[in-house]
Amino acid sequence: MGRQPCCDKVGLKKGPWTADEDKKLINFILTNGQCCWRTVPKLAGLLRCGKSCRLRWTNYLRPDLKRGLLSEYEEKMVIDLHAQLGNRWSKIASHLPGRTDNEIKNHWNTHIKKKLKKMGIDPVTHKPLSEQTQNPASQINQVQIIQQQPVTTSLKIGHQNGEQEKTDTSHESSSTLTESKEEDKVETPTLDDIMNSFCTDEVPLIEPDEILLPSGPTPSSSSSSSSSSSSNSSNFLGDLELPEFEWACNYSDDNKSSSNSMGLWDDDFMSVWDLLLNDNDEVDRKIADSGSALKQCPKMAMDQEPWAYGFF
DNA sequence: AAAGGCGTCAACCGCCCTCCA
DNA sequence: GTGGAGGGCGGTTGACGCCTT
Repeated sequence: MGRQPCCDKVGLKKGPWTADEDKKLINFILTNGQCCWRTVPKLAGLLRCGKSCRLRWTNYLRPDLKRGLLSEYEEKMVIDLHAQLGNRWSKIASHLPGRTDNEIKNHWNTHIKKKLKKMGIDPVTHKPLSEQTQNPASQINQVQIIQQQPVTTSLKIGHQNGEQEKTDTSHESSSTLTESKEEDKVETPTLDDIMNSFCTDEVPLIEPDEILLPSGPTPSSSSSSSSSSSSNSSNFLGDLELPEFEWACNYSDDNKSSSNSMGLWDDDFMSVWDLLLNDNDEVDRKIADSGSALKQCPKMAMDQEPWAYGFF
């Protein structure tokens, strides 16, 4: 009541965003902050739906985004979180600072799914494929057993989730809702929980040399272009290459805190953004002069938003 | 070298929940 | 209390680039 519709979608532009549109959106949000997306396109001079602006900002323009391929460590976290949470990409993303749900979802569908299948693991249930094909009923029995027992670990919830997706694509079934409520009660896993749970109970068929270890170089080339090759599994933030940010949260923090505490608008960031808004050539020069961190960036991404890399 | 296939990912769609008038 | 808008979320699509034949 009393509110205007988000947009009438008449005469609105769709499709890929242009650099000019990006600039307008960034400029507007820098000036006005994030509020009332409905009014953003009008005030920013964009022929876009407010929703489209929000998506563009959250998935692409946000300064705290960490772009490039997921590191192996991040991948492992995604896999394990997916085992616990199912396709709740936003929740998964909340555990991976600088990553968006869309990015993780895409990465899951394009990379991780294949990897898991290749390893003989069902990406939905996180169970060995052979076990399921041989005795599909055992999966159901397992779920029933789990449902009868009090939930004590997040991993059990994950299995339950996986089964839910396998048997019922609707995420809004009653059991899912119940499970969703229970999930909130369950303590968020710590990093140790993740590390201890990954590739152990979940993937018994994996050969040791197939396990993606967080440390050391890996012969696998499937993620060779990953933005960061992990070198020390104990240094979680280091693996995530987030030296510029002071994360107030750690992995075990509540979901909500993941992206709220970063120093988004520090002086360096603002100066770079100012360059973006005022002088693209200057940005190009800065990139050319920048160190190795920028050189690691995928070319495509560099071409699209050079300022978004390295500086943030 | 060209054409078709495949992989990737940004963006859109539509549903749902929450909040507000 | 009710209805509608705002925003979040997951699924899907389509464009584009790379690879293979």
